[in-house]
Amino acid sequence: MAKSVTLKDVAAKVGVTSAAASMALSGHERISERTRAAVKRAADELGYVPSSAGRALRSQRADAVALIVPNSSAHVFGHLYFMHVLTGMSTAANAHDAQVIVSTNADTSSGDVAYERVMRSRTADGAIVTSAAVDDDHVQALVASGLPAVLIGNYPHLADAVTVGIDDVRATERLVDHLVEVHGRRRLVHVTGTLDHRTGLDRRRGFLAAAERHGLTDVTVIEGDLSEASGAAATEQLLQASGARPDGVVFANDDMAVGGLHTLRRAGVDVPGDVAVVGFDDFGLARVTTPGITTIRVPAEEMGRIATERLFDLVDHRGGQPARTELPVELVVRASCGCEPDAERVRT
Amino acid sequence: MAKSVTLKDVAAKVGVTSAAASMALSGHERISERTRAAVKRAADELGYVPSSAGRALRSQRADAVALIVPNSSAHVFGHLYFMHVLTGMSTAANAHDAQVIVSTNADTSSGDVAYERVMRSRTADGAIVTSAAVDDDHVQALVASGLPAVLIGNYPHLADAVTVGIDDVRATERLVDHLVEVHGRRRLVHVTGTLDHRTGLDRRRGFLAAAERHGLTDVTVIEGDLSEASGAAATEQLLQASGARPDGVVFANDDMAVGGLHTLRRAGVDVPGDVAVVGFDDFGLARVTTPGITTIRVPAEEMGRIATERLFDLVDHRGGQPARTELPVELVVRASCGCEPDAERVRT
DNA sequence: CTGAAAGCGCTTACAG
DNA sequence: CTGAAAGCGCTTACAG
Repeated sequence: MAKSVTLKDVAAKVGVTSAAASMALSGHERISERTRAAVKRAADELGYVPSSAGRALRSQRADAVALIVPNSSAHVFGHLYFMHVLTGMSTAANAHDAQVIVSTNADTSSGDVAYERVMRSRTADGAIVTSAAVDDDHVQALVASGLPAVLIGNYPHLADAVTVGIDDVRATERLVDHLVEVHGRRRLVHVTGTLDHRTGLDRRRGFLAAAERHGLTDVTVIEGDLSEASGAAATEQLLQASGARPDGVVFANDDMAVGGLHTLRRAGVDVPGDVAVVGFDDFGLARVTTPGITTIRVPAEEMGRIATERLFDLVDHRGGQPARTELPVELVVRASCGCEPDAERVRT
Repeated sequence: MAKSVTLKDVAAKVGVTSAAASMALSGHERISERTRAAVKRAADELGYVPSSAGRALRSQRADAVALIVPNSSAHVFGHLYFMHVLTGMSTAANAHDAQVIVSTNADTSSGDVAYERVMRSRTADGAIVTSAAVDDDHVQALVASGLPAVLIGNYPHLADAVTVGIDDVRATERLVDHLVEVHGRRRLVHVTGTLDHRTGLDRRRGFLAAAERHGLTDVTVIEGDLSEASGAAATEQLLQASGARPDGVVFANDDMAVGGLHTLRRAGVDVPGDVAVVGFDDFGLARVTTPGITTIRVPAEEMGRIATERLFDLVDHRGGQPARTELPVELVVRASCGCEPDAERVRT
């Protein structure tokens, strides 16, 4: 393997000290235009690229940000979600000439948590934490440690945290409003997300609040875990139940809605004719099913981008930023709620 | 922000030199058991974590691997693909206590390519490059530079490259074989992927080879770009065409198959009754459509994992590894080809 | 104005 | 056997 080119090599080629070469490359005014040009040319010719380790050690800055993926969430939240967040992060990180590190907890067993190591080792200047469980003490510890971190989601119990998220309560209410007001559905079911995550709790709260506001009396809540299988299982349970069949199901995410949709279809239930179905997320699945699933579009990429910008504010000690950034969501209307097929509409 | 704890702090607390503390923590035998224990305790108490920059600079090793995502591919290949690869990489990297860096080209305009910078700056010890275009000179340069790199895909023109991939030709042949032999389809269409990528060329080659082998005479090839929209457009074109309608369409990926499926449905064409549809990838979409899409399952996660293991072989100078690793794929039979619904079967 | 030392944090090769 | 210097590559504060 080719020995890597250092500043010393560049300096030697031009006949200056490496200190001078460093200043020349950074455009320091004390270096003459002539020398500056010579050094830059030599650097180009030799293919010099600064060592990130050398620079990081000297400047006490890694020029990298980390995306922390708690092990629990890998299964719970989908691939598509993380990729959207990662895309947004990359956009912001590129603009700051910073690298993006993806840090997954190796395993739960070792109490040794990815968060802390990444941060304390200064591999990254700061971290984005997403989809952490409500009772995740490590997140709390991270926030308390004062290391730069931005949380994606809603963490009302962490007063000091800088967070970027959406209003899950209000968004879920909008789904219920749509089913009740536009489609006259009144026997609604909610299949929840994981209830150790704030999104799960908030979406349930939104469902119940809207149901009460509309005076719905025939309302059921079934606990799910965000997986397609749990959506199918919950739906199976509904089909078995005695009493009047519900005329609408509000799934806490699209994956479960897909499972529910397929289960209903297999049982010969017409969607949306007999039962309307709505989901949450719109990361990709909801558009491709038949019927397409009416859902809330979560701006995951934008969340990743904005969270990363907030993170750089923290790293660079730019104060005056709001602790909480709440992004608007869109109601995406497709056919599964009873709206016309082929007429996808978006409402902000 | 809390000042970070260095080895010197740990050493001072115990009353030894930082050199001794370093050896104690690495379990060097020249340090007495007593001192070793004392240092470890002190490190724990202070929350010491080694500085990655210090260690990297000294050991000339970043303990990190990079996933290179050429800007062109971000659109072309799906989010799901990259996430699968990333998941596999993380598994392998975690086992080696290495970080994973995701490097996206900021933009094409600057000829300055992500590959080189990441590698030459020693931010990462090696790189995984995936889904590069056939004529991407930078990949060629990277391989030629001798820096550790593993390519995912098939690069027959790069003799020196270490690659991990599947046999796209053979896999596509299996799809055609299935349509012809099991379902008696003979008027087949192929909608290609991007033809500046090897996968696109190979899948087309497989389609044509199988068609010829079966003596099919009514065969059409339409160029696509892997997007759902291009699948829809190609299908639209088929519907407009005069002459006998095809009875089977082999899409080069699932995204296009989804687009095709919806277009056929909207035109009132029965799938699979009138036209059988098959895709390629099985990263998530093919399972949720109605009918489910028969496809080839590409083991993207395993590709990411194995590529990363090969990469560590390279970084650690472990020779004797094959230059090419070819993974088997599965034919996943769903309803879109005419097989029974609800009877998903996998054939290796 | 400019030359070159100091030091970021680490680990190993060397001197004693 | 053990103490402590040297040096990885970089940049800035300091000495001249």
